[in-house]
Amino acid sequence: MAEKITPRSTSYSDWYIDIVTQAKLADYSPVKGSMVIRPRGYALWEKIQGTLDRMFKETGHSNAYFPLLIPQGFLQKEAEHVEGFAPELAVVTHGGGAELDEPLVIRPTSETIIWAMYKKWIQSYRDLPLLINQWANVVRWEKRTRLFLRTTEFLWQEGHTAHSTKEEAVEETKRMLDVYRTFAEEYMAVPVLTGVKSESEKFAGAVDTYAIEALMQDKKALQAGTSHFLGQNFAKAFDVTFQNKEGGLDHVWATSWGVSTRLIGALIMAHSDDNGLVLPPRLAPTQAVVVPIFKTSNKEQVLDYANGIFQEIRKTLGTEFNRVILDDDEANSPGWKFAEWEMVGVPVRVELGPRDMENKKVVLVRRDTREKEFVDASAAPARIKELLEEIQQNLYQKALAFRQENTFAANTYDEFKAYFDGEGGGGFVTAPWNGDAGIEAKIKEETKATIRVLPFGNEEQALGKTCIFSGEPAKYLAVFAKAY
RNA sequence: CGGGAUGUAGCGCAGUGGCUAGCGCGCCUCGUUCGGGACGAGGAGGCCGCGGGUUCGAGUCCCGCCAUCCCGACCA
Repeated sequence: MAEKITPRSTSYSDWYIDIVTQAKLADYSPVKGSMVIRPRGYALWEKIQGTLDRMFKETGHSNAYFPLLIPQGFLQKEAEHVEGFAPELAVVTHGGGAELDEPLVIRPTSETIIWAMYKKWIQSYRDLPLLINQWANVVRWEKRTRLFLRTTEFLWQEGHTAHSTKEEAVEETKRMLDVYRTFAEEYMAVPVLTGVKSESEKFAGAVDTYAIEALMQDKKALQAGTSHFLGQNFAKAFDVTFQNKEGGLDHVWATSWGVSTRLIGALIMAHSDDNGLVLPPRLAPTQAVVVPIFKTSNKEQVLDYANGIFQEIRKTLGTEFNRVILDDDEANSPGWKFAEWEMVGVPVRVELGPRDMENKKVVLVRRDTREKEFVDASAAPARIKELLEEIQQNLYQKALAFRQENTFAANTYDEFKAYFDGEGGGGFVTAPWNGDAGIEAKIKEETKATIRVLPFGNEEQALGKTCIFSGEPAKYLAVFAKAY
C-alpha cells in the first residue's frame, strides 16, 4: 500500500514524478503533454499567486485580462518574435463550424495583442507609464514535456509595461527582476542568481532578457523567472507612439516579465527529499497538522484534548482554510498519517496521545529535519510559529550552502569540462568568455552546459581576463550550467 | 522529430493458444486495533487500448492503427 517514492539516488527524474503524483500536486491529462493541477498543487499556486500579486500591486501594477485567441497576423508583426514562437504555436483554423478567414493562434505569450491594445490606449506621456499584469494560461506546443517544468499549457503571470523613456523601462525591468529574486529567496527559500541572458538565450523580441536562475538538487539549473527589456521593438511593430512634453512623437519603451507554474517544479526540486514533498512554511498551504493518537477506549478524551490545542494553534497561525488541520480520521492509523503528511509536505506535525495528555505535552515534528521535540501544550502554538520560521530559514540556508558547494570557477576548458563530467557533474561554473555565440554553441554541444546568466556588471570583472574557450580577451564572466 | 518501453479492475502488475482472467494495494461492510504506512472475516469492481485477420477456440499468434510514458535534439 505504501506508495513508494523512488529515491533520488536511483533516479532523480522518477523521484520528481513520484513526488508530484504521490503528493497529489498534479496528474497527467488525457492530452499529451498537458496536466491537471490537483487541489494540493493549485493551493500552492494560489499561495504563490497571492504573494506575487500583492508585490506587483505594491509596485504600482494593476491586473487586467487579455483574450486567449490572437489573430495570427499579430504574431508576424515582430520578426524575431514570430520566428521564436512559430514552432510552438497552436493554431485555431475553424470556429462555429466554418473555416476562419484568418487563423487564430492560442497565445504563447501576449505581447502582440497587448501592444495592439496599447496603441489605442496611449497617446500622451500623460498615459505613461502603463503598468499592467495579467494572470493567464498560455500554450506552447512542446516536443518534450515534464510535469510543471514544461507542459503544453501552463499558468503564469505576464506583466506588460509601457514607458516614455528607455531609462525608466530598464529600471522597471530590473525592479521586477528584483521582485522575483525577493520572492524566490524570501518565500520559496530558493537562492537565485540574477543577470542578463546571452543573445542566444534571450526572449524572442527582447533587447535584453534578465533572469533568475536556481540550482536544483541534481545540480542542474532552472530558469525560474524572466524580465525583459523590450526596447521599442513592439512599439514599432504596432506603431505605438506618444506625444512628449515638447510636443514631439516618440515610440513607447516596453518591458514584460513573467513567472509560471514552473515555480512549483523549482520548489519541489530545491527542497524535497525521499520521503516526499518539503515546502517552505510561507508558501505551504497547510502549515501544521495535528494528529491525535487514540484508541476506541480513550477516543473522546484525546480528541477533546487535541481539539483544544488545535483551536489554540489556529489562533496563532490564522484561521485561513486548511492552514492548520486536525486529522481526526478514524480509518487510518497514526503511523499512516505521519507518512502521509510527510509526503504532502506539511512543515510541522503535532502528535498527541494519551501519554502527552497526561503530562500536558505535545510532540512537534519538523518536516525538514524530521526532528521531534516535546513541549508543554501551553507553549505549543508559540513554538510552532517559531519552528515555521526556523524551517523557512533552514531551507534557504541549506539550498544556499548546496549552491555554494556546487559553484566553481574554471580556468581552462579542460577544467571546465571536468566539472560537467559524469553522473555527479554539474553546478554553476563561472568562466571568462569572449561573447561569441559560435563558441557558446560549441560548448553546449560538447558539454551540454549553457550560459545561464551573465551576472550584472561583470564586464568589469572580465577585464584583463582571457576567454578560456578561444584564448581571446574575455568580455564576460559567464555562469554556465546544465539546465532544465 | 528520432530512440526505447508500455497499454489487462481505481493504481501497480501476473497471465507459457484451452474451462468461469488472476495477484498485491486501494475501495465497501462488520469487528478487533491504534506512539512511524495494523489485522481478521465478508464483499463490489473487467469492452484484456482500438480495428482487422489466423484458428474449433485469441488477453495470448499475425497485420494495421491509436494513445501515453521515459530518454535524446528544440523550448518558460
